[in-house]
Amino acid sequence: MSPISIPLPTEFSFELALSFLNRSPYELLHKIEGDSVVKALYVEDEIVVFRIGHQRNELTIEFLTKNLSIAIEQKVSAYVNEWFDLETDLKPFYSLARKDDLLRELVRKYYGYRIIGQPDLFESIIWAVLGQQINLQFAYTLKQRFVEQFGSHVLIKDQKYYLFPSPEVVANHTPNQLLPLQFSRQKAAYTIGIAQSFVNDTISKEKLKGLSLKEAKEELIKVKGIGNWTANYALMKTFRHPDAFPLEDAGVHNAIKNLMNMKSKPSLDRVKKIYRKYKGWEAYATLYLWKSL
DNA sequence: CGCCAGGTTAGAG
DNA sequence: CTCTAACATGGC
Repeated sequence: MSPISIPLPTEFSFELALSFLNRSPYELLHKIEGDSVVKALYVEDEIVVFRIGHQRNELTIEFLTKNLSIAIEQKVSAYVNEWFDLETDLKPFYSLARKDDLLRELVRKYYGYRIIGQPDLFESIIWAVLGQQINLQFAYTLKQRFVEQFGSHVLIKDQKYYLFPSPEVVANHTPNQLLPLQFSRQKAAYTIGIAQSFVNDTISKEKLKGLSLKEAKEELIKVKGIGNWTANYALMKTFRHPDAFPLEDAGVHNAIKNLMNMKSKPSLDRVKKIYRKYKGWEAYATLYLWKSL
């Protein structure tokens, strides 16, 4: 069983991808083992566990789950390609950023840093909701408890590999059952409501695929708990709309404030104006601004 | 103790 | 359409 390899674009840094994936010790949905990432994934109702490594100009995928069909291996390969955003040509963004005072230094320092996606729409929306109005560390704590309680896992050589909970499982609970995990009432209600919206097919990745940014955003915002910020976050991480732009994001505001030596955070109007320069690359501009924090 | 965090909603003006 | 209070709690 030889590993699969995926060719890499020039502007790609595996090290920066790893550092992003390794930013919280509470992350259960993948493990950093040495200089590789191990992840469990549902593919055609099977749980597949695989390791992503790096050598020269390619990523390698080695399967910890044995006896997989070629079709499944290829789906995992496609998943990794999508997850690490290997298809985007960053050259136009870099040439734009080199002319920009805010981004110039960041794209030099973090050359090859790409948006690690969240191909599972349910996961990306719930993760965004968990992160609403609290610090990231606590958001990771909430996610850890949530995944431990409602997600399944596989055991390989004494290591647990977790999968994000399905909407069906989550929808079978009440908001009150989330309170012991230290969800606020509001977050608990949003979480269950969003799970129900997936179960009754009010939202699905299938339905939103192919819609314009504006149309998809309008659909998402109909659901309680999803506002402009959350919708943009999901569109950035799941659908990879290059112009998804979380205007209200506190992290972006702080990054701009720091980089411009401002005394207080910029107004929303100011942020909008700054982002005009990044038209078509708003999502990537946001990634690098976040990285500056 | 105070302030803020990768916000959203409902209600008022 | 814009503005505001309430929500809720850990981290620093």
